[in-house]
Amino acid sequence: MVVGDLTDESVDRLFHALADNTRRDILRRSVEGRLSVSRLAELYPMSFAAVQKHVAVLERAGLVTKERHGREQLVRTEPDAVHRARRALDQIEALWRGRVDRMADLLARAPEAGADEPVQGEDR
Amino acid sequence: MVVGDLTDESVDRLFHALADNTRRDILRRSVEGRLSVSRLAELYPMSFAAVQKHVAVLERAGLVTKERHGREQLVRTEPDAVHRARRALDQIEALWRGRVDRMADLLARAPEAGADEPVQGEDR
DNA sequence: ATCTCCTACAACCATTTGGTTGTATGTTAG
DNA sequence: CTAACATACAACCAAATGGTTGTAGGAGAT
Repeated sequence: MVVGDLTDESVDRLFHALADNTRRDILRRSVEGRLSVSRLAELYPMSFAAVQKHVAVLERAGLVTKERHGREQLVRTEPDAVHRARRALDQIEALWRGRVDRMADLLARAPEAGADEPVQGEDR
Repeated sequence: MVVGDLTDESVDRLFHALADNTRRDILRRSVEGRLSVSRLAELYPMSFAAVQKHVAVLERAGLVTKERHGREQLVRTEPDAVHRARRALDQIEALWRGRVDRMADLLARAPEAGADEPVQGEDR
C-alpha cells in the first residue's frame, strides 16, 4: 500500500528512525544545521561510532542530510520528512474521521437495510 | 525529556508500533472496532500467534484496545493515541519553525501585551 | 458433556538493532 | 611533511524483533 509517494518501506524507515530517543534528540538539535557528527557525539553517553550509526539511520529515513563543511560533516534535519511522517498519521486519523462521518450519516438518515457493511476487500 | 504527558518510553513504543506495515494495516482496519484477533489473522500471510503479537505491540503502545465480546476479543484503534503520536511530531516541526523559542519567551517574560501570534496554529 | 473455536502464552529460531573496538582514509593545522 | 582531527566502515557481541510451533484454558454450540 502506498500513501502518496511514500512506499511502505519508506514509512517503515521513517517511524523506525523516530522510535529512538537519541535519534529524536539529534533531530531536535540538528534543526539549526550547525552541528557536526562529532559535535553531536559529545552530547551522548555513547561512542562516536554509535552516534554515527544513529545519524545514518536518520539519513536513510530522509529525516536528515549531511553537508560537507571543511573536514566536518554538518547535520541538518529535513523538515519535509517530518511533515511526511505526519501525513502518514493523518491518513489513519482521516480513516477514523471517515468512520465518525459515516456514523453521523447513519444517525441522520433513517436506519433501514440490514447490510452490515462489506468488510473492505483485499489490500495486500 | 518529556513532551506533555508523554514519556520518552511511551513515544518510543508509539513510533516503534507504527514502524511496521502489518501493524499500520491492523490499525487502519480496526478503526471500526468490529474485527476479532482471529478475524484479523485471516488477512495476513502469517500465523495467528504472529498477528496476536502485533496486536499486543499496538496495545502496549496504547494505539489499540481489546474488548471482550463473547469468546472473541474485538480490536479497536484508539484515535487519541494516533493523535498523541502526531503531537510528538508537531513538537519537532514547531522547533523547526522556531515557535518553541517564542513560546519559551512568552513563558519566561512577564506576560504583558498581546502575543502577536496564537500559540497553537491549526490543529486539524 | 463434549467438541470446536478463540485466545493466551511459552519455547525456540533467524535476523536486526544498538552498542562496542579497531582500522583506514581524508582534511586541516603546524 | 607530519601530527591531529573528523569521518567512514568492518567485525564483533548482547539483546530485541518478528516469525514459528506447541500447549492450555475459557466460552459457545451441539
